[in-house]
Amino acid sequence: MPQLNGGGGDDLGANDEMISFKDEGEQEEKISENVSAERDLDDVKSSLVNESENNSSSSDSEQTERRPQTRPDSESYEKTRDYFSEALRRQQDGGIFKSPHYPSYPFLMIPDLTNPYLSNGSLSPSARTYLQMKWPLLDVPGSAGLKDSRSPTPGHLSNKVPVVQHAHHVHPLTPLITYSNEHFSPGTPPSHLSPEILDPKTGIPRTPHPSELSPYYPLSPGAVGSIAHPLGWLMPQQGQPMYSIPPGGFRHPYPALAMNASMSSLVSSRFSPHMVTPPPHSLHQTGIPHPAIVSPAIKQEPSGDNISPSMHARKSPVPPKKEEDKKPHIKKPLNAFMLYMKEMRAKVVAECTLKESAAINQILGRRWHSLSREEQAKYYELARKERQLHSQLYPGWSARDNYGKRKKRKRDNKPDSKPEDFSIRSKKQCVQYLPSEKRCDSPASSHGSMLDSPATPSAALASPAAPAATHSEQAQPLSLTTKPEGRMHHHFSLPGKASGSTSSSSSSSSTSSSSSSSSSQPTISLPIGTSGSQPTTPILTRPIPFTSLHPSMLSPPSPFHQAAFHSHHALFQSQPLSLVTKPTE
DNA sequence: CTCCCTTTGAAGTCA
DNA sequence: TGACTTCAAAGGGAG
Repeated sequence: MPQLNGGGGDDLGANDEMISFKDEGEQEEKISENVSAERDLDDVKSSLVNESENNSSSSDSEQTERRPQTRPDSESYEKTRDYFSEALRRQQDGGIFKSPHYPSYPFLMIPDLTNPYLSNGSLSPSARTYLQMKWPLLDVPGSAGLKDSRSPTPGHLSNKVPVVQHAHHVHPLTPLITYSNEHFSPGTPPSHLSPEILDPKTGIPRTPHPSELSPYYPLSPGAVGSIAHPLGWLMPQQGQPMYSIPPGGFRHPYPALAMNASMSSLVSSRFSPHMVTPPPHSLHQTGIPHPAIVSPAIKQEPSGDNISPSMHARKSPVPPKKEEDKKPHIKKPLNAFMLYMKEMRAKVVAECTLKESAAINQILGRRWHSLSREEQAKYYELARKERQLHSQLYPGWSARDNYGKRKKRKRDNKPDSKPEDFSIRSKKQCVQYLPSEKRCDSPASSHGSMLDSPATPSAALASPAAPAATHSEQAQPLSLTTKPEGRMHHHFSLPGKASGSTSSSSSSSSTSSSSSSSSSQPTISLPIGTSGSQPTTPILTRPIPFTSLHPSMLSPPSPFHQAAFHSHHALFQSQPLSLVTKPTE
């Protein structure tokens, strides 16, 4: 994260955080009800977080690095597997691993061991498992622990275990917390790994360049010879388990976050994630589909024939004619926000009774904006690396490839759209899951993008304060808009690279009555969402039980973010807020 | 069962 | 080049 201008350019902090909130009144009251109830929990969270943070800070990178490079053989694998299985069992039994309402850290996020990009990877909440782990416990060979009892012979992955080894030892947030070039710097190669990796195909030694690789794709296909699937670190090495893991089993939704950084960084540094051009068919040399690869069949038949031929020689040949149809679906790499969502969703969900993703996402969106630049930068960096790795894994892949894969999504109700358009779809209009006063998307949202989302993060972050665009953004009062029709996302949301012209125009028209009152208020460094000014004619066709929301949900997670907030306190100040209603069209 | 909703960001398309 | 569209995750809600 060279771009992170450490400390500098604080003025670029998320200005959207500087929302002048007004008493929410009723909702506030209701929320308060939960406050007391969760206060204790917060304390616990706090302590836990602190502890975890300490652990992560002190032991994450170092400890993991110091960790003996056990090279599990079949035997050790079995042992470790059992060990981990036991851990899992306990967790499932609600034993020591029973996680609190609030998944404090450290916890092992093992929602889905399957490919993060696997469409079927999504699990029902019940299936998602967040293991709260003790560090010692974490020190288990990854694949082993992840393996299901039904897992094929250990020997199969014996040589791959190392890859997975530390994958999940790390603090889930470690990646984000400790994410830095350090991890990727071509430092001391793993003792068990030669600095050079022999290309399985050519046998030519290659010098790894970890710095380029994303933790999410720690393993290089080229290294597959000894390593395995990039996700091997977190998922069963055998293709079978990978897709046949029962919903309740170990599955990893998002390796990167769950297994995280330290691990990812660890892996990348240890395994020299040197990337090689993946096979044309998008399968790793191991035959295991990359996480980003989703076979259409997978969705329906998770355990089926997705398995690579190499893994299952007996696998029945796919009819050539179907080749086209069965073309694996390579998912897009997750962007920074998606990564953030992946990680924080569980927390948000844990903090409230809300289950609707739409509502959760709104909260997450707010929190995203509340993140400090550095924090966001971490995610941007992660996303960047992932994209990089993704591109390396799938050189020929294009986002366009996925176009049309899904059902045609609803079209935004553009201002100019004909009235009929609305009726065409029974889509709910102007749905606001959060009180509109809590909505502050747009311009503000763009701010975050400015951080690093740009292809050249370094540029954006290197001189955060410098960019004219940034300044304009900063100048941009936070606009709180109502959602007159459909999605306004594209209307106001500035792409990361946006020049800000759009926002400027819209912001200039900040005229809503409520906005005036809000804007007039002195800037309050208040966590977003803790309260809000009443917006103009909030449209809430599908109200969310806000009573279930805890203030902390809308504000940066206190424990976790506290540190960040503390250090970046300055970031959250001085941005005048003005509420802007979207001009009627 | 399928799509919608919601969020941000990246990347694609189109004018 | 800018504006717009699509998709990525997620899961409850709705048809």
